[in-house]
Amino acid sequence: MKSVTVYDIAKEANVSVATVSRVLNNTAPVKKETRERVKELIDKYQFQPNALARSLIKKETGMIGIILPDITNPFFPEVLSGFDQEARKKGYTYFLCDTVSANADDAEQYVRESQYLNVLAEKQVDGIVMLGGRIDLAKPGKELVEEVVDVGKRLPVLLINGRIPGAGLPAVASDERFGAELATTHLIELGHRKIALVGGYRHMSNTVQRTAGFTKTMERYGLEVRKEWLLHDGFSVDSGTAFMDRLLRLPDRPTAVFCLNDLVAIGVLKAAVKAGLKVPQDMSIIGYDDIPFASYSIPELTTVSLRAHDLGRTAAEILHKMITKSKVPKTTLIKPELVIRESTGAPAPH
Amino acid sequence: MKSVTVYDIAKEANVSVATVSRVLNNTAPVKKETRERVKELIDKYQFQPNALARSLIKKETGMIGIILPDITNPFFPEVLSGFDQEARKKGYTYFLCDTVSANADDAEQYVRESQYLNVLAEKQVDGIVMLGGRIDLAKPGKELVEEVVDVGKRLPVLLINGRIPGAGLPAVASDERFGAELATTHLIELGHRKIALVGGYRHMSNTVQRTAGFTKTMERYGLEVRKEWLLHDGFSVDSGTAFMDRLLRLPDRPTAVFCLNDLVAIGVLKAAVKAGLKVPQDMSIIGYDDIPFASYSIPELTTVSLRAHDLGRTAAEILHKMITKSKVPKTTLIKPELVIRESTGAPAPH
DNA sequence: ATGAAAGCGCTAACAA
DNA sequence: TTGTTAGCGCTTTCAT
Repeated sequence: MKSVTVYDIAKEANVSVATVSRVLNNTAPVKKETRERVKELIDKYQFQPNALARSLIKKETGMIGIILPDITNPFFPEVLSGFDQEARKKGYTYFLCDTVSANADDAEQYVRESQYLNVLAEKQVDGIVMLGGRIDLAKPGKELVEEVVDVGKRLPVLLINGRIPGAGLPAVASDERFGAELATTHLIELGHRKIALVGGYRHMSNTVQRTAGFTKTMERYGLEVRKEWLLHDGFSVDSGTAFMDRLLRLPDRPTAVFCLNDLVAIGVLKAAVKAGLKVPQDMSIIGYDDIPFASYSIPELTTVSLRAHDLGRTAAEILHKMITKSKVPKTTLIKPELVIRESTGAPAPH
Repeated sequence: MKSVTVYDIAKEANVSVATVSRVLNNTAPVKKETRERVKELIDKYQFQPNALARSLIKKETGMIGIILPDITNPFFPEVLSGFDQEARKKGYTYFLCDTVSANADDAEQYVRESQYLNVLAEKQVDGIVMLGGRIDLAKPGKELVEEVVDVGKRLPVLLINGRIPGAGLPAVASDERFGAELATTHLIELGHRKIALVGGYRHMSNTVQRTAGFTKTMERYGLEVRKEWLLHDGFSVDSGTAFMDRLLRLPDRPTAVFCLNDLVAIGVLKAAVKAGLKVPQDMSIIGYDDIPFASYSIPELTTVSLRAHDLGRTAAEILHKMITKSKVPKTTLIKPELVIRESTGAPAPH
């Protein structure tokens, strides 16, 4: 079934396509009478202008691409909801580009990112926001960087919580060191002296930054950062239980553990409970991210909120400015917040 | 900065645009030598063909729209990941259209759905899949139905877990009654006789179907369905704790509660623990959906898996068939599965 | 206030 | 094997 076009409307209304276009876009005065005639036809045929044709000439599509690693990781929907809220308000529609790979193969993930970067450019999106993946790397490879920089030259590209060394790409980022300081200070002020840090990946910049914030704070208070209490390479629940099991087997245990994300904290919590420990009486646990589940667990998780929603919302705001060629700050920092719930408390006196 | 077009490539390669198009799409034989010359230029300029122009003439965009209520509800990312996997394999990119409204206003949500339906049609998506929202209604209003039916006439529209009465729109759906039977039977076989059903909304078809499955099973076993143990109107964690608080105040308490989704089950669990009950010894709790959190809680939640990932994957498969004009079944039913974990057990003998 | 006509960047007959 | 040309459906000068 053929779809109706401006020509069909124009012909039946005895006007030119230009006029139809004018009433469609309110782009020039049209005689009231003619306008109504045209509007009636539009209604009658449920005419929907072809956005492709329009975009082809106007050089703007109202489409955005958002590239992220894995929508089933509860952190991302939170960011997305903020992004959605603002983007919708500005009239954008967006492609969700999930780069997760079945076998958790990083290389494959980067390939996906590259593919999406291309597809999005071909589809003529007005802008792209990236989060996770290669931009989380502490030191990304040469080609990975170059690709993004190249795309960034052709259209607005904004980074959330990541960076591409050398490229002048604008970014919205969480103040990672500050967040880690928040968590560490909280534990210390509660009276903890023996604090473990678990989770994250050493090749990821968030991990190195949070670890730095932790270490710095410990040192500031003259506390020792013990090698055997520093367990990296894992962001999942399972890795969390594994970390805790390791910690539990140690002759000298920490009294508190700072987990580099909430998923790990959940795993740590599960392992602690299974081992018969009471949280927070026997062991304090603090997470990072403040995913929704953090407030669902028993006990509810104390954590550091990344303010994911704000991150997303801000990103949409800034990307819009980039698209409309307004000036934007190189980096917009979002301050994390400490969210004290039930999983942290004073250490048991002994 | 002007982008390069087929003309630029053609001119510099001393060929016609047709030839460039041919090497781009492998749509006709091109002399090896010419092909390479063209390819080199494409590479040199990092030429990316304009998908808008291509789609305008080919009448296919490789774009799909997916309309859903709220990406922060953990059920949807799960569906989406399955959908993504299959859609990507087939070469589609998709718009994520979240219709959540800040103030949880249903009417506003339906307005959003309508807007997206229009926008997607204008953007010439190859197909649309809807889940949640109006299609979850037990009896949706006339205009809500009509709109979808109209769009369905113009392009492929597929429903996940919902229906539009009267419209012959294909659907992929979970067998809700079966799922409820699964849960109820599990509880009964464990020895429970006094079972509560909480959660859901009476105006939603999933709720009426699950409730029907529950009631039918209870009757089959000659068990009584008590009015005061039937608590509806809520799908959130908070509503779950409220439901449980109500139940706990009753002189005659149930020994098990069947929650119409996992979020409610989490709330119920929290309230039970807070009240000093041991789960499952003092109270069995079973959820519905099997969101990731279900296996994170302590104790881990027994639940009914909707097989969200499969739902999404199947939807993408079927939508693709619709787009390519293959025959598709009117309704594809996905059988839920019982997932036994730790929150259900035999009732305490008294 | 309105119309004619020239594209936007690409594909696909149709010729050669 | 390659080129010419006519659109796809719309917006937008430039006339009138």
